[in-house]
Amino acid sequence: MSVIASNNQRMKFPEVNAERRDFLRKVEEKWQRRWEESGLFEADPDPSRPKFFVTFPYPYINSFPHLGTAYTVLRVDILARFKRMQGFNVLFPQGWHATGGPIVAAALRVREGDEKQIRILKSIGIPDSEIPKFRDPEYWVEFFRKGFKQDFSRYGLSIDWRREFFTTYLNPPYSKFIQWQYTVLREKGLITRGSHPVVWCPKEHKVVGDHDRPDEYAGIGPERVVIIKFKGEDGLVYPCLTYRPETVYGAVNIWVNPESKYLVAEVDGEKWVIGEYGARELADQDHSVKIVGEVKGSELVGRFARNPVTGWRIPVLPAYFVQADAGTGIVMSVPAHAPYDFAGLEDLKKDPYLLEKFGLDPAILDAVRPVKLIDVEEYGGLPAEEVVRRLGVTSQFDREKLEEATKEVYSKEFYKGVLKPEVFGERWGGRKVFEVKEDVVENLVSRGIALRHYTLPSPVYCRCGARTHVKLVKDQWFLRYSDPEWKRRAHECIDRMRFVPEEVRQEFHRLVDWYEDWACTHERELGTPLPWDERWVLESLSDSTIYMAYYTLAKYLQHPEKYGIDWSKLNNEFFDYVLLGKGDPGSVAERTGIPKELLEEMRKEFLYWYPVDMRVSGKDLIGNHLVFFIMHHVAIFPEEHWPRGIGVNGWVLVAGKKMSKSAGNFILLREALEYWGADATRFAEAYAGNSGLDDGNFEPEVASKAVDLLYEWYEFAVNNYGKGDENRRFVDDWFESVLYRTLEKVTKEYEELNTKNVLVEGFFNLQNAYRWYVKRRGGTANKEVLKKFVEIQTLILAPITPHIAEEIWEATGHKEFISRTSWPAVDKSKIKDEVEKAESIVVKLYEDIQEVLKLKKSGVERITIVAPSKWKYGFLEGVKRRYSTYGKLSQAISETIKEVEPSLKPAAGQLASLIQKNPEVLDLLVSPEAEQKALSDALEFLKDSLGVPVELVAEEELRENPRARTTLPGRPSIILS
RNA sequence: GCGGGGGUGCCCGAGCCAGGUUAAAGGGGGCGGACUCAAGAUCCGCUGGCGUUGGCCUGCCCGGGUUCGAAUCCCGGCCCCCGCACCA
Repeated sequence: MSVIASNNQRMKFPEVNAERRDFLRKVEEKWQRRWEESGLFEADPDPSRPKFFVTFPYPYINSFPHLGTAYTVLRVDILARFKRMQGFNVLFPQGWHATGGPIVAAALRVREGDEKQIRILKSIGIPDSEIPKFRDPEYWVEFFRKGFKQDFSRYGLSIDWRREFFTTYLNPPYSKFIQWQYTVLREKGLITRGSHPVVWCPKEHKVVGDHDRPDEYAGIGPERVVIIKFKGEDGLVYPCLTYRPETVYGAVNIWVNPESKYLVAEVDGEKWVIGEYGARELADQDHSVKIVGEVKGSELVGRFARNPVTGWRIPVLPAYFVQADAGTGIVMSVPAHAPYDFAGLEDLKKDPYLLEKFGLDPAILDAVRPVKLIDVEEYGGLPAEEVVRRLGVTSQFDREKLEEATKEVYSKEFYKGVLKPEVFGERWGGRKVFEVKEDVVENLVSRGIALRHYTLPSPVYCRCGARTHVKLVKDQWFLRYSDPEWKRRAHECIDRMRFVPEEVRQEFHRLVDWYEDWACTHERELGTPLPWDERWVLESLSDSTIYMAYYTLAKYLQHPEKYGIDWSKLNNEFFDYVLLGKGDPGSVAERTGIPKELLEEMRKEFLYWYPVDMRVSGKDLIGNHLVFFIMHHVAIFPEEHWPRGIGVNGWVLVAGKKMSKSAGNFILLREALEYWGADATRFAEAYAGNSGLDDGNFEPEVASKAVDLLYEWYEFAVNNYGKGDENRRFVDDWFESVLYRTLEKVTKEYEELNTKNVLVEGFFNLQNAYRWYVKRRGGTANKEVLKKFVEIQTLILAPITPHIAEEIWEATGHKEFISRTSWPAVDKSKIKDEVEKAESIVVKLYEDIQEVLKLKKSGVERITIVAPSKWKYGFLEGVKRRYSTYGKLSQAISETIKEVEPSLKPAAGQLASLIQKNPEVLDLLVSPEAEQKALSDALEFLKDSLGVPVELVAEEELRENPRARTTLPGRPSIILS
């Protein structure tokens, strides 16, 4: 069992044969060492060979890789190994991603002694004594970088480690590369500035990222809302904050919290009543706010204001669910559609004292009646009322249920709700909420009734203790993804690329269209500073776009000890030259101190490897990283360097469920490697699924089983290679045909990265075919055929289970690494349709005899198989030919009968009805010689396996037997006696 | 709601685009047998129902349709998963 301790109960792995597993692991270590020693996967430019450049998106290194990471990266490795065997010069590099907030946030939590964070670290096997080191973000990067590399190596990935690197300023040459990229983008006018909402700490005057706040506030960000201004009869503006501005048409009162304090403030020249929080937030979102006084909520109750769109005179009423310190502190009441509002009104109706205590006459409610604005099929009456009653909401204080109710009504109405024409008129009536919402807002804003605003959906506190709010920062940098010309080039690139599976191509087109400008910088996260404005750091997705180009240079840049490159001298001219071919290498050499020859070598290296041939990724990156990958390539590089292919796969489920710690099926790669070893884990991962958006399924049973399967294959291969006899029989042709046909199929499946199909066709089915072959041959095999089988089977397995394949290859006397051995060519001359068909006649015959014998039960002494007369083959041939042209079987038969010589007509009539009863014989039709050969070759086998003597007799010799006359090509009669 | 992917036998899963060779590959699990002192491993068989000559019936989410023929094509419906953004 795993030595890794876990607080969560992990599933028990199915039992594995430890002896065999240990053998496999020893083999794995041996070959990993040899690969490394020989530099097998270190790929350098070689103009004499075609290149193939594959990449796996660098993982974020805040933990160890798990089976999900392992699933996708294995597909990259399988492709790399397959292509390598096909004769390509394959480059498979790997880097690590450290840019962004989570590592910084996690390190801070460790520093604060956050128990949850520490538990996470312990659960992945970090000893207590090591925990303090994780207070430092840099240690995380270093630690998990090593962990990833170790796991990937032990997994047997064929990576060129000389090109390894990690991101952020911690790696200066990479940082320079990123800065070069952004300089180029800026020069091309693809970077712009604008305002952008952020979570802001008013005390420390800084942006509050996830790492600046206690864990419970993580992930909460600014949300778009609208403030609608209701003019009070007291001359004040009542700013109602809402997520659903369209419902202002049904606002029948205003809510304030009578127990809270409000401010009177001059906002953009108008006098507003507003909560203190709202005033602060407004001031930070481009509004002038001057506080001029204070007012108690209770004083506001009973006043009147005008609904700005309907003109209704509506009262200000007390509600306790309103929070003065959130939003503006004032909300409009739409009791037909908002459960809180409905519940608030109900409370007032039920208990007149709630109004009386503010000196109000409960009759004030008479005019406050819900107005229905939106139709949704599910709700016949008032949606808010129905949901409130169904969920059993008791009062406005029943928060939990009201939240649920609000969520339900909101989402149903937003997506399915249709605006009532009698309220919304021609412009919006009859249309769906989500379609017109923006237009409604636009309209309200342009009429000066409303303003756009950002706020937080719930309070967020900064680490320093201060309450945060949303501020609009003005100098945020954006990538201009909305640029039509940029999009056009991206579409062009997508049109030319290869996608596996093909379905995702359209998805990329759609995504490119949908993208708007992207805020590409953050403050105080790990990353690379913006070159022209260094207080900003490039955000994580934005710095991971064209780094595959960096792999071609990393060999030089990451190894100053070997090439003597001075990082501090790297500049934009350097990258301009090596990546874009701009400028003069001589002057670049002077400026950077890099010899001209070396610069030219680097330029050549880039030109040799680029573009990326295939980037394989999980489907989770389709909507973000992979789009960026395309966008930035088309922006920066000439067309010949645009990406050539993207392969996508689903998640991997473990034992049929999404991997999660609570489900107990969260498995780290290192745990799997320890328990099953690399090859068996790889086998099970490859068997988990094919290309496509469907999720794969890693079954632990398969991994355990794979240990046996691989071990047995090793034993078989080693013990049987070179064994066998010299006899050449019909079944030998058959098995050879199957062998090469399988190879042909498998080659196609590898091209499409359908790894599961590879194993089904290329391993399980082939193994079963071999079993049949041996059985058919009475327990023997032909020496040459057996040799070919061992070789091809091992070669087929090599990309998936390379270690054991190497071991077998060596043990069977091959000198070269199997990893470097040519993928076998399909010998088409060996693929014989007729032979395979003839053998399937035997298979079918065998099964049929068994079935008949089972039913017969009583003693059978002899089985006679009736070989059909020759003319029947000719007849079937005629029928088959005509059937394929006419498409009608009956017509094909009657036409054929006409041609039969008169003496055979009666027999032909009987034959015709047999064909109609058994049309499958048309597909099994082979020449009489082939069928004869197959059947006579099978006699011995039939006799042995059925335990009854079997003879093959020509139809002509059994004229008196009615059953003999019904014998058909492809379906010889069986006579039991 | 929009966009994408799905729903296949005890479980997983191929097939579907290009309809027939499909009672439906392959794997897992289960059951039985051989071997063994025994367990494991391995090998063989069974794993929808009925049937004493290779057959019949039922069957691929549900309901219709096209066709000589549908798991596959068309129409309608139900259900599940993923994405809908400032970020790994």
